[in-house]
Amino acid sequence: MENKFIVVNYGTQNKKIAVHDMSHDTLLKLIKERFQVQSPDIKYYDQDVDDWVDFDRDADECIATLKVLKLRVKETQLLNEDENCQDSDMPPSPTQPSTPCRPGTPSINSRPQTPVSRPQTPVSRPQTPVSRSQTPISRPDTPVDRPQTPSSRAETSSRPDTCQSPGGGDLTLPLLSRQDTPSTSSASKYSRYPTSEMYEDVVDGLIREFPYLLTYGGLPPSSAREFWKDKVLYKFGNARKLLDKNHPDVKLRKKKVITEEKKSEGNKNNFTWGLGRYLPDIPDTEDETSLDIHTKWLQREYKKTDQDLENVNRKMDLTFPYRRRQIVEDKISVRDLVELYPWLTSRHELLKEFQRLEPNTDSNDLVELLTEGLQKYRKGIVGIMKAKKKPAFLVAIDEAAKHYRTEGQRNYADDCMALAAYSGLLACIYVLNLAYPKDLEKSFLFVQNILLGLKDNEANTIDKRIECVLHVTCDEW
DNA sequence: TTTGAAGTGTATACGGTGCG
DNA sequence: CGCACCGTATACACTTCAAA
Repeated sequence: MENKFIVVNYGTQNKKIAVHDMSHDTLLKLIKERFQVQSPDIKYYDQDVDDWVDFDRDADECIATLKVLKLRVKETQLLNEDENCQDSDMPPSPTQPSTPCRPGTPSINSRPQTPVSRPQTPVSRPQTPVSRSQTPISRPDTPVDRPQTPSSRAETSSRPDTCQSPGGGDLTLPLLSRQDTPSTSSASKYSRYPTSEMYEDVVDGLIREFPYLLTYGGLPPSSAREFWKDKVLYKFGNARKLLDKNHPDVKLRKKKVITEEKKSEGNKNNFTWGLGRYLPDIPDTEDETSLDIHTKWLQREYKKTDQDLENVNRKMDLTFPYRRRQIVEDKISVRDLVELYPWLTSRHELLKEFQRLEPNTDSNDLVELLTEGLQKYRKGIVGIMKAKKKPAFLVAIDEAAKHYRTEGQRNYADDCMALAAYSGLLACIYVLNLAYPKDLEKSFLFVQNILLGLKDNEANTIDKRIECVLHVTCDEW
């Protein structure tokens, strides 16, 4: 049989002992005999946590494969008589230096082992995620076997009766107690909404400080980490709910209570395509008569050779809310609309009208938005297209481009044509409230979301994979 | 073979609430 | 008061499958 060794530190003595069986019971017996200790407090060195961990039967799994095991032995008869939570080896929590067992704080070991009155819910939701406590988080290579939380406690008796530190105290989350909430000191380096990695970071810190957490409940270390991560998550969630409920970050994420009144308001001000003034109110200063006068004036002015553009803009502004009602609510035809407002046949005025819609973008200049978007993504898009079989229209464009003498000419011509045509087309769509053609819907959504940055309230978003590929290709070219 | 819709799974948020 | 749970919602990634 293969020889194994234990290296035992007891007071000033250090002994290396050969053993055949690396199990808790055997080693405990051996130590009691060799060192004449009645009630030894034994810790073993766990390389996973880089610290000393209490040596009990649960450690068998961790030490089974070791060839050399380091042990530290102390005579601690007094510890067992003392019901103090403080482990002699554990540094006191900074937030509860002298009262580790706060009377008002529930401890897991004080919870009843009988099922709570809440009925056992069978989790019948078809698609919604299952409760965390019932479904292990499936991380790769880390099979999780959590201890049963209260709702499922009735189903199992495997959970230990106590949640005690080796000294017999309660396990709470010492670093995150009320006096030290996420919004205050020790956790303040984390925002109110830590990422998964940050929660793991917190758990790692807790385990470093209190290694016994890793062996809690007889769980394998990876599961214990998941268990405590859950606890930290609860802690942060409850802290947000109780202490930070008035913080802007927390308020922002509050669930919106949609009343019937708000619903009807929402319908009234339909905020599609990210256009702030999709359906603005008609100003009090205007009525049907005045609007009619403005419209007639605009029609006359359009026919003149010497046009008063400043007043054209002013009157187009004034008639804008009325025009939007005609487009959105009265469903006026494009032909009738253009007859009423002939200025909308001008590309320049279409772009002006787009500005009146107040898009929720950095700039309200459609050409500028398109230019910036194309400059940013052109190389990536062209790169992707080159890798595929070229469609007929691209072949035609390539043929046309051969007539330009220099690269600069070609680029300039491409830009001018594309920008002029495309910005006009887009302005038409938004101004006339047209739906994207079904066949080109995804392409238009791409332009809307990626190139223009025009974010809808609706869920018309672009697949993240496309954005990812685009960023990667842009970086490559 | 490509594309897009629909379905599925995971993670994490919130509000409400029971319990000690 | 704080922990922990349930029910629900949302976002996102991934898979499956039918149609083009």
